[in-house]
Amino acid sequence: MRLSRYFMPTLKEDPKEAQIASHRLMLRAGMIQQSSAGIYSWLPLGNRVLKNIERIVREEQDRAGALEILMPTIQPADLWRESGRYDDYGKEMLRIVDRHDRDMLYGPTNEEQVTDIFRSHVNSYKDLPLNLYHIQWKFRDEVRPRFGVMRGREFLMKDAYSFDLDYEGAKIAYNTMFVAYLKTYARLGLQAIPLRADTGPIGGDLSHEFIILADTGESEVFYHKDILNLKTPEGDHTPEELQALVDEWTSYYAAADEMHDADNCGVAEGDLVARRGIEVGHIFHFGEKYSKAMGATVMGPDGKEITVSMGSYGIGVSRLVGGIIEACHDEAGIVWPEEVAPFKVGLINLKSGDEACDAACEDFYAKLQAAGIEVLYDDTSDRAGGKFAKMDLIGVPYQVTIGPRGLKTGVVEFKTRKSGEKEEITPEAALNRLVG
RNA sequence: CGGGGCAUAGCACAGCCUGGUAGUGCGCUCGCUUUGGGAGCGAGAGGUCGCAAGUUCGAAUCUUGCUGCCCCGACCA
Repeated sequence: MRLSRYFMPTLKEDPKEAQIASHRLMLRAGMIQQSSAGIYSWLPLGNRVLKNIERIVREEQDRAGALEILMPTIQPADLWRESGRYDDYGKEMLRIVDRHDRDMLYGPTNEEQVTDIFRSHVNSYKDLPLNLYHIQWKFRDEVRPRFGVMRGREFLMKDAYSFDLDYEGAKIAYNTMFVAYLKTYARLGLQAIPLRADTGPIGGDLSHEFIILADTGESEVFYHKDILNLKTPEGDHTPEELQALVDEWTSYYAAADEMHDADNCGVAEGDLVARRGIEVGHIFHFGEKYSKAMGATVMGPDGKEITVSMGSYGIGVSRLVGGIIEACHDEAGIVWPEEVAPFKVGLINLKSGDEACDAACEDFYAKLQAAGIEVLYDDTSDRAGGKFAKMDLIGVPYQVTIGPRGLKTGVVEFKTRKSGEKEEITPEAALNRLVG
């Protein structure tokens, strides 16, 4: 992409409404534009990151055997009356009346909708287990939206729903998602920690929050330091292996402040770490809560009706954009993990209009494109300083700078954003690093 | 939902107290000079001062009401 043809309205100064780093940087990098409190438009740069995260989440869900569907944003109130949540949910639910005076709502989540799909089409134990997911916009009318996309009212979320014959089956579904989440966050370049979560009035022992560490996180977390040394699982797993993995990851103490019991946590003082975290996922086994209320049953092998056992598994996709920035930024701007970066390479032409510079940049640009590398080529006539600052701000992992001075000796500058390391190497060497 | 704050050019702000024809910096356009880490000089464009009433000869400025946004807390993917 040529910057001269791109739409990336960056700001040199901080907008005053943005207080925390991710919000400030997203606005400055021209990733988003606020529409109203907690509601944002995604501009090209932000949209690319959002799609990258979405893609990784999707791939890991698919690999875990979940099936992608797409449910509507607007749901009929009647479904929610069946589960009893229409009255329970309160003002966070955005309620809408259509022209025929029917009560509708903008979905804050989709348990009722997916249970309705299930009961309409699944009738036999032979069709289980089943896990359906979608990646769709949700709306929760937060009293006080804040922190940019991290606590918006409209947000993009992956939510999966599992259906099983019994608790044992549901536990396998739960463990499958647990492990898939570990893999997903690792691919996003994040160190995620599963916390035992409060299951609330539903009870049960199967609920975990996944948090990422960031100094600006909204809640305090306490964990055994060794949990950060655990290796992310790879490949496929039998149910027994899944259980062993979950047991291993949950054997270390990890809890949010409201669940933390300083006196009885059983962790030596020197091993206990207290930091702040951002919740980026939540998995939940809730059994028959919705299936019972809404009549989601299948016929068992013995001819008796079985009420299915369910769980739900969420990942805040749009929240992750902000969350990743909170975890990955410095004074100069964003430092994207490579997998989610909007572009892998920023190519800087230090002197647009100079014949040799233009030719060298065009050649380099064409070769990167031919190799399928996503590159943002700053071909504008801006000054050098501005170009460097902009690339630092938007956080592309690698910068290649081509200018008259280097060309005389046949070198370009290769900068790694994360370390800040700069090297003078030949264009061929730079190309090999990026393509290899 | 309790408490607090803000609203003036695309962005950040001054002007308001003490009413009298709208300012600064950045950004944008044009010219010249510059050119290796957000340049300099010059010339421009751009604003019904959030909205509505009121006071006044006259309101960005004073009064009242409304709306929007932000922050702290309670609450949450």
